[in-house]
Amino acid sequence: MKHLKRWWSAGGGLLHLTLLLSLAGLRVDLDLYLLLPPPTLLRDELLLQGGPASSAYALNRFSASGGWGRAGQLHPKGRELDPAAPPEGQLLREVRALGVPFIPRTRVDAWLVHSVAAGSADEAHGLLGAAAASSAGGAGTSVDGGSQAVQGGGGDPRAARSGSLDAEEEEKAPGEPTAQVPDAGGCASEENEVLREKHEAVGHSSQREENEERVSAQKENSLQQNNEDENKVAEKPDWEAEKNTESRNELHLNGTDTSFSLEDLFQLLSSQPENSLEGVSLGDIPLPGSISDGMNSSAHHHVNFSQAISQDVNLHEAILLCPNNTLRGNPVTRTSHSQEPFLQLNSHTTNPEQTLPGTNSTGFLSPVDNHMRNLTSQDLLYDLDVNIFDEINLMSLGTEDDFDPIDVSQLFDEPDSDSGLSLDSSHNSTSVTKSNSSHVCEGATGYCTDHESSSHHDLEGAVGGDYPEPSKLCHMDHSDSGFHGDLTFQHIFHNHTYHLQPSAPESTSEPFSWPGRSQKIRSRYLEDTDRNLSRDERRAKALHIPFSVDEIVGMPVDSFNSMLSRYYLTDLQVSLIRDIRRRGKNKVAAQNCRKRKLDIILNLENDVCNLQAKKETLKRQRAQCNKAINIMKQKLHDLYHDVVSRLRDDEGRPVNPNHYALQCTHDGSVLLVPKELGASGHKKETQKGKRNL
DNA sequence: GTAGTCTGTCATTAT
DNA sequence: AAATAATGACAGACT
Repeated sequence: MKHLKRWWSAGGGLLHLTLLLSLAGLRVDLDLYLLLPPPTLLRDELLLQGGPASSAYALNRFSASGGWGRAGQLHPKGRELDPAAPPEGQLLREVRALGVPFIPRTRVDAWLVHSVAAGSADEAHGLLGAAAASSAGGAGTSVDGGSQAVQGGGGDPRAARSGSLDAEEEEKAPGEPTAQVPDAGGCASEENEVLREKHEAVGHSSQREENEERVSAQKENSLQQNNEDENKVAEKPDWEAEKNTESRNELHLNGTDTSFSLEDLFQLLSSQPENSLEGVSLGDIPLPGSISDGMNSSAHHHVNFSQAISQDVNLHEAILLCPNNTLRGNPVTRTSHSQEPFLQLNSHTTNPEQTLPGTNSTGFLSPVDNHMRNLTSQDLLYDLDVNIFDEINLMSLGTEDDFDPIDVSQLFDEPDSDSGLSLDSSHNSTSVTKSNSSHVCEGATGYCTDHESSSHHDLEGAVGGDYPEPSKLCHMDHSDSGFHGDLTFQHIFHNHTYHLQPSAPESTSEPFSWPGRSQKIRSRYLEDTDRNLSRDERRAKALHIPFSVDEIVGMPVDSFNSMLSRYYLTDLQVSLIRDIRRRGKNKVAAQNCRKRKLDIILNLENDVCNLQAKKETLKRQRAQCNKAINIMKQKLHDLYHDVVSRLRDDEGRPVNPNHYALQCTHDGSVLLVPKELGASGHKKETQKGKRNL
């Protein structure tokens, strides 16, 4: 606290931010302390005062001991941990003994402390960028150059990172000392020269083994001096401070392969002149001049956390403590060295002394921390997204008894599961993924001020599957792994976008939503839907014809012609529309034709049945008539014989019916005539018969 | 595998 | 003459 008081008295400020992150249903509260440096306090002065810089030394030692890293493990950058580092418990005690105002409990905290307290902003950015580029299997996004590449206006990100220090570091062989001498405020003094010489002598790879023990002893001595008398810190060999820089590098490179999440935060909070904090108006809060220089160039700056971190990151509390200074933008005096925020990330517990349950005697290394180290040993965690989410969730869940990191990892491994980041992670999740730092960059360069909305729209456009060009989103160097970062960005962005803002056409076209269904099932459904579409419908969809097939086929010819003339349609579209209309009408006509044909057939069949029935009826009637006729004939025959048998000829004999027949005349008289006479004698016999009758 | 049915489409003719 | 309807013929999918 002594350092903090000095810091405070020097005009520094303390920015306390409490972040609430909702990740896959898991809530993570982060208390973030940003120690804002006083305007006149330069980095080297801080180093000499034994402030955060000296504490960073211990932190470096701690990291080198494998406290939060993996002892002996080669960082992607190829650097090895210091094998001579003291035990982690001892190192932690040293850290605490140094009076570090904020006790790191996680690797992320350690990274913040080391990177911010001991180095300038440029250095920190460079280190961050280098580590980011090398970490996560190339998934990192170089945060460094946030004030350089970004200011370049978003050209080639690789070209924009020319000013970054990580590029230089990458060119150096593993183990080669990074002779980064503070260059701000005329600090390149003779002492620095001596320091550099000592540093090179100590840190050079060829001599490193020989000097290792001596360096370690000197470190211990310096540490003891710090503990004994803080005023003697200034007498501490300068090369140790420089060594701190180197160790800081190693800390970052070796111990924190998942520190990317805070890199963006760091950049966001410390280096972006145009940044804005959503919900935190720095312009409304008095800040030291240096802070205003470091963070903002105008009186009103809003760090847009929604862009930088996540939509789910609710900045529900932001308290800026500052003694007397007011925020004044001064772009001219803004230097990278004026940006030395001191950050601490705690897992919801604001009390640094309050340790996690189950912590050991040091109060730092809990089983959860050990488990975290085990997790970081997995290659899987080199992935940025998984890394940061795991990191945060593990930190947050470390206090819970039923905490199961594997389950947490599975949450993010599950492709269909929502990581909890809202879609607006488009403006967000910078703290989570490096790719999102693009927004920070935009905000830093001032693009975000006026184009924030447009950028927002671009991101929203990605909701529909059209991802904006990476160059539009990120004007920042993504280092060698920029492509991977883009992919990561798209992945996350897509997921969240999809979850939060389903595209309207899809939502309206689909009969139901897909809240719990997987993308695979959904895509299968869409494929089936497309498969169910007719050929013309698919063609119309392919040519983006703004009419439905039903409309094209069903509308009257006048409306159809007016439609073709009213809309600007290509020849191909017009041809397809006409073909669709022709085929559609022909299809209907064919259907009607077949239906009509079928109806005709059915009617003919009915007619056949009816005619057959009528035929049968007529047959029956005919039979009945014939039968009646026969009956009448029989009766007539009987009557004839009866009449003839009663007739007598002239001699009085019975008339033979076979030889005579009866004939009726016109006047109604009946004649008996012989049959042989036939018709010739018909009249004569009739008259004779009359006479006879 | 085959036959029958359904459907869409094309070509042609009729309206 | 153009648009449409009607219809025979054909082919593919399906039963």
